[in-house]
Amino acid sequence: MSLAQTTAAFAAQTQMSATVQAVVDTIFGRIRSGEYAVDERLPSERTLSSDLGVARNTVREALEVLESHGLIRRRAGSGSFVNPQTKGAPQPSHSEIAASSSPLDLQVIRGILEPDMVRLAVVNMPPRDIEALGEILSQMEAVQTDADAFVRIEEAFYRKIAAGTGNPLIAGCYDLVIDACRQSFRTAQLRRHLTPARIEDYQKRYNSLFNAIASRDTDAAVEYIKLHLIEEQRQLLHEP
Amino acid sequence: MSLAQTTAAFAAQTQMSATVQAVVDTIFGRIRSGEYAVDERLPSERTLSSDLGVARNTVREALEVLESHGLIRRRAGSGSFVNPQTKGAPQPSHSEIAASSSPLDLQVIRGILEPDMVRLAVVNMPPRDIEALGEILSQMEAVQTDADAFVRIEEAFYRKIAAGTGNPLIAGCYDLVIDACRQSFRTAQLRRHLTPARIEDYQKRYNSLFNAIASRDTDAAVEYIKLHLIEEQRQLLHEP
DNA sequence: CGGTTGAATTGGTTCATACCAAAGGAACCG
DNA sequence: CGGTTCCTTTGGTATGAACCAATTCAACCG
Repeated sequence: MSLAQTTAAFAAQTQMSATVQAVVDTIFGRIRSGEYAVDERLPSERTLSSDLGVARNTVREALEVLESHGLIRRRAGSGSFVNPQTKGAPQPSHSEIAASSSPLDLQVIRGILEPDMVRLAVVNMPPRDIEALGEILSQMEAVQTDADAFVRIEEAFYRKIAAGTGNPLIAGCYDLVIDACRQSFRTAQLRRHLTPARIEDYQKRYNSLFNAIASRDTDAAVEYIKLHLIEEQRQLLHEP
Repeated sequence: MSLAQTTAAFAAQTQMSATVQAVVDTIFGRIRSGEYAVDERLPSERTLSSDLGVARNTVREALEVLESHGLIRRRAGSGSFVNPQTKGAPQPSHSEIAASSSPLDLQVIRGILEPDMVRLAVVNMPPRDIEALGEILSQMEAVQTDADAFVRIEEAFYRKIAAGTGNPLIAGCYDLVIDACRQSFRTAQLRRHLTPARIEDYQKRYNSLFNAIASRDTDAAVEYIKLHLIEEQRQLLHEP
């Protein structure tokens, strides 16, 4: 097919099959280059399908991506049209934000939020919540090989800490981060490298973090979370 | 098919075809009722397809919805599994978060986000966006008495900086902060005290901040935003 | 008993087709 | 000229089939 020569135009932060990605890139490139001008009707799905040599289903998947990003609008019976570039983002949804974030973006915001988040949690977390956090930690330490289970419990662990700050805004921001984490392709890859040894490593670190929180040792807790972040960044850089 | 009797179980926030919605509701109901227990493998897509009397593609669409909402996880070659229910609020909306945040919460998260946000914006903001930011500043400086207009433009100013980081997650988090800011009663009160003199004060500070950003002076920009934050906190404490 | 192999199962992707409903336009009629 | 009708085009939905890749697990072999 004639999709190969497209310059990677539309970053695919979400997992997307190569074929669909290629179609998205092709059409996005034609919009960007002005081949399809603003408010112009682009070729029908059936035409694109035969022109690009892919099935109409595939074309539709690509158009759905472009529509969800606000680049085109579609009207049954009429056609698909190029949208004028919107200036201000009209409140993108959680999943849209998460989908358009790179693993680096993720590490950056985590580096900003997590240290202060932990600091506030140490000070503000009620004893009952610390108990609950310990419960979660126990569940996490019971995991030995099941990477999926570990990641799920890890998520609950972080969420509990975020809630422990007592600041709904921080918890809300961190929800966004967790969503992005879940959708990150690269992060999914990292999970593949969650060997039992690595899981044990994580467990030790989270255990230290929990003990620091439980004993209200702010500085230690912040240090542990910073160390953990640095370690994760190292993995992100040094592994496949 | 046996999909009719499902009680509207799963709110369909996005547009979704009736058939897919019915399958989603059915499976969601079975999870909720415990028919599919936590961590249990639910029937294969092909089995569900024939049991529910719909095509496998349709089942897959439904499963994608459930997966995107975090209710199930899927692994190729293994199967689809029910996720443990996350206890906390099921993704509170922006406005809910904003409504339950105190002015102190607001200042805290701003203190965490804004310095690093400015730092990243100084480094990453493209010249074109800096130009646009200058345009916004000009509009802001044209205001003399209209407090409402000033606050609106101020919001655009911050939003532009957040976008300038190039990090959608930061921009997304900051959207949350701005929403909370808008709804904050106390902040609204403060606006009443936005006298012309005070507006001029703000304009000077934002002008300094902009110049620091435009000349790529990271340290100065961060200092200005910190000063600004401290000043706002002072007002919050010392005024009615 | 431990490791390997290979078939069967499962989700992931693409394709071809059919039919529906909305929109548009041309032909027609008043 | 205005409206109606009817056919065509377009996106929207659903189906069934085929193949791929990851996973599982039982049978097998050393």
